[in-house]
Amino acid sequence: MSKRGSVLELAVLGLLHQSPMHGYELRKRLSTTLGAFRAFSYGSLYPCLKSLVERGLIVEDTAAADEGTAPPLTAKRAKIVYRLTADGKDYLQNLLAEAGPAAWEDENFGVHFAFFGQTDADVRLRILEGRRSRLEERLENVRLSVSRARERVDTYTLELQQHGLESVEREVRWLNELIQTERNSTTSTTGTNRRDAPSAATAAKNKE
Amino acid sequence: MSKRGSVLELAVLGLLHQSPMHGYELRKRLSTTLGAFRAFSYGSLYPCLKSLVERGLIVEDTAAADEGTAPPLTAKRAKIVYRLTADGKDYLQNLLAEAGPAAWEDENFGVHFAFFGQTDADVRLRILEGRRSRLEERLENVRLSVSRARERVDTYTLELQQHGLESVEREVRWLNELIQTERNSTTSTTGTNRRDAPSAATAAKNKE
DNA sequence: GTTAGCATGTAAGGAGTTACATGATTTT
DNA sequence: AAAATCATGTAACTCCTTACATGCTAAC
Repeated sequence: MSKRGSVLELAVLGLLHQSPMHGYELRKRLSTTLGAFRAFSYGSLYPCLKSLVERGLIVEDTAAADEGTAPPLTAKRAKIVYRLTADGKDYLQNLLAEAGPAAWEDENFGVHFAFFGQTDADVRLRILEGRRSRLEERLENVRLSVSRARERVDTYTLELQQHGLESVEREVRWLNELIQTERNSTTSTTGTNRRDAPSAATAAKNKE
Repeated sequence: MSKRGSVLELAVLGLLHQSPMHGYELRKRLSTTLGAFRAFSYGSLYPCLKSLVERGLIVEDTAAADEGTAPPLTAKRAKIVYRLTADGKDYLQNLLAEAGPAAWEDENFGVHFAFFGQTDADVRLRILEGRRSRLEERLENVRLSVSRARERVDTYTLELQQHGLESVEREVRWLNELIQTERNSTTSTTGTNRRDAPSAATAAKNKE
């Protein structure tokens, strides 16, 4: 139950599900797949792998998928290739089924999105809608405070707020397109037992 | 020397320089000025204030700038209004003079930008250019890996990379405009003792 | 034969969050 | 007088980074 839902774990499990890999390559893939969104250092990656092994979610697999570049006669310390266990796959599915705030907050959304290919269609939709309503909420707050503070702030602060606002608006438009696409492609497939297109924007927690 | 350059400290000092304030309001201002870029909780704000007081950079100022809403007869525990000391102002100037990577990395750039009004013109320019070249570097990496990985990745990963790419491109355009504006407005004012317009874009590859 | 990149790790700690705890003031 | 919001704080914890330490392997 330990609720260890760090982003890194999801990212590692997600990548390993696509194909077994060793740590070094894992890290490169993380950088490119997540692009500008997140980056991780070895100092967090290796301890994470260690912990996943201890919990039986992945295993070290010294007999790699390497095509016989050089048969290991001397059994020299090979690269450690990690592979998901059955438990690991289950656990990954649990993480990917998370459709609440934890999946659409800034730090997590990108990673969850990156593995949408392995995520159920209805979960995908709920995450996209959740993120959108989160952003719209933020938009409203900023707009309010901008109009309230008009004239009182210097140019740079205003410029920053303006740029932030436009960035968020842009992401909302992006989400709209994605949601549209998702809706269109799920109408025919009855694979996932969906009833209707529910509120989805309901659970926006208000903290401010 | 202690290199305590947390973003929060800069933000607090910067806001307090604009006008004395108590913690609660400070936090609200942080949320609105920084908008979508950063948000801080009380759990980090109050310890930060405490530390700043201990280091003599700010002082508690119980006689607030409140217009006589109610003269404090009973000396009841008033809001604690914080104000910059002379040392604090010096320190802030030091932080604002930082024009290296620390000022243009993702987590810091927004905050530094927000206080550009209190920053020297040449430092502003160097930060803007530093950030731009940082982003262009990132752009190149992502473009490379995208073209290398073509066909091998699923739609969502690609979509994410694409969106990230466009976001960064957009910020670069924004920076270009800002840099242009800065250059135009600094040519006449001899206020800050500037020698020449130095390399600045050293590490940046210009394609346009 | 030495630099550069691949590969794996650990120890210390920085920066901030969550959850809790408390009380004052204003609004209803 | 209850509820909301203003206001201040602390302890425990999470997640990740930096800096270090080590060795192998490919290229020049």
